[in-house]
Amino acid sequence: MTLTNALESRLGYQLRRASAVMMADLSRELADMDLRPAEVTALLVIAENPDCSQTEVGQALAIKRANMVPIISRLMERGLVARRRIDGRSHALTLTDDGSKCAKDVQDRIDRHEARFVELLSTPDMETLFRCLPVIRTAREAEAEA
Amino acid sequence: MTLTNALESRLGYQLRRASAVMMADLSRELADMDLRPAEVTALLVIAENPDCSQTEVGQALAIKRANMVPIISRLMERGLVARRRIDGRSHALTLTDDGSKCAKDVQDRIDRHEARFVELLSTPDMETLFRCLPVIRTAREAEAEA
DNA sequence: TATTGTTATACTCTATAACTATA
DNA sequence: TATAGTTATAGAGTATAACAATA
Repeated sequence: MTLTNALESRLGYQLRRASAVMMADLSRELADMDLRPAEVTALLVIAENPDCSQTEVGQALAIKRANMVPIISRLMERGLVARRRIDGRSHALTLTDDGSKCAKDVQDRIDRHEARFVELLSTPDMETLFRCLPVIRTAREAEAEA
Repeated sequence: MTLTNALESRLGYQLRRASAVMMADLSRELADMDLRPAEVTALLVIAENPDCSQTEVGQALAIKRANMVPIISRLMERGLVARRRIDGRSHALTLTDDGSKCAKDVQDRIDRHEARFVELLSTPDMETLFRCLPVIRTAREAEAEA
């Protein structure tokens, strides 16, 4: 027997379920790279913003300073990210050559992943989503390390 | 300095960020009840579907059988849910009187929580969201215990 | 004093495999 | 054989508090 679920008419619930489906699909797309979603997002932000700091990456992605530490450590261990001291308390992050190659690979994978979902939606629907979702985000400034 | 982040134009990323904001808001709304989001969603599904089984609740919410165990245990310890054997291997779940009161309280809290976000969106935008989000979910049947 | 990075730690949700006792 | 519930365990992300070094 299939149950009723009034939560289906709730925005937060629908967002969570849809987000979970896309995250699971992304994880599968990245599986053989041995990189987690949080790590690839950091990698891409560093690719776009050479010489940024760890805290800045965290602010861009709503990841707290403390939680950035293992992410950047892992990217450095993997030889994808390098850093040099800036002023004794902060670092400038850049991609290594391997990191740049990896970032391109990641972009291709994300393109494929996104396409699987975006192709199901019309252009006006996509416009609505990209207008509404940021509104939800800024509604409550409850995001990490705001 | 503020960084650029091309992920902002990705559907999966926007869904994740928006979902995280709403989840954080819901957690705050529930904080003094000492119930987690996963527990209240199970509570509500049981309220709607008296005598359902644990596995059915999991299927409705995309929570795996194994992960339902601590959720139901906790709701029973709290005296909110009762169960009786059906056929030796399955149980029928119902709310206790306390559970019904709690479910009503939870509904009110979710109403307030949802209202904070929904009031920022127009009716046609909401219609679009409730049409598109289920499409995303069904795109890949990657959901738990499918 | 405020900031950057860090450590330690706990919590929440999710995932898999394997077991039991039933049916 | 298949199903309902369970156990154990690991992984991923997130949260807080506190610290050192530096600005």
